[in-house]
Amino acid sequence: MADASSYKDKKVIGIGIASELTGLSERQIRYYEERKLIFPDRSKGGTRKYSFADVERLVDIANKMEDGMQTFEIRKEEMKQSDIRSKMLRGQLNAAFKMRK
Amino acid sequence: MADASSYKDKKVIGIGIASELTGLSERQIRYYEERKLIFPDRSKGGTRKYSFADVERLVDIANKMEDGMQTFEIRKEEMKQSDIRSKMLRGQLNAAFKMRK
DNA sequence: CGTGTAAGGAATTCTGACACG
DNA sequence: CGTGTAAGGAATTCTGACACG
Repeated sequence: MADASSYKDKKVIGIGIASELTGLSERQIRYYEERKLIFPDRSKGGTRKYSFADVERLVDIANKMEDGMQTFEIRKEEMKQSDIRSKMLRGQLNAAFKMRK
Repeated sequence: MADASSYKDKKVIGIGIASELTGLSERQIRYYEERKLIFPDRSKGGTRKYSFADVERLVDIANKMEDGMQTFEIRKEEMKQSDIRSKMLRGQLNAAFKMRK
């Protein structure tokens, strides 16, 4: 029950297979990581490992890219609501702090 | 619904990860394949790919090996009932055929 | 029988860079 | 900005064999 290690979230897929499953090139997948859209694990040797959830996210990203969305916009949309809230709050605090200066 | 491509049966795991997940050495995993206990897919280049179902089967095999069972015995036990029946039937037919000779 | 290991090679993946746009 | 590609190297995996038992 409290075992979050479902098949879907286990990071066990290499980039080659991830590429096959998504239809994206390895170059694209690595680029989306660079743009903070996807976060694979790394083996000891440094090779990327993805979960099925990651693969689904990649497909989702691919669809948005096709719709002309930029990585910057996708990153915002992909963020959890909680993350957005905390970032907004932080932004407001920063703004308020600067005004006092 | 009729989509049998569940995460559990997708052959996407390399032998290195399979080894980590099962605690078995790569040597052991390859040997069990040689003994017809496990059937991974192969990439174009020839590297083995396992599914989560395969990983579970490997753990099951490992348990039976610990109990002193031999690969020969495990193979018989792992076979589907249908397979066993067809083999038994074939065996009987062969036996009957030989008797006629 | 089941498994470890060294051996040599092939397939896979990695990073940083240049290119185009 | 997003992606292709050639480059050189490192990590991963493969097979067949010898060893022990």
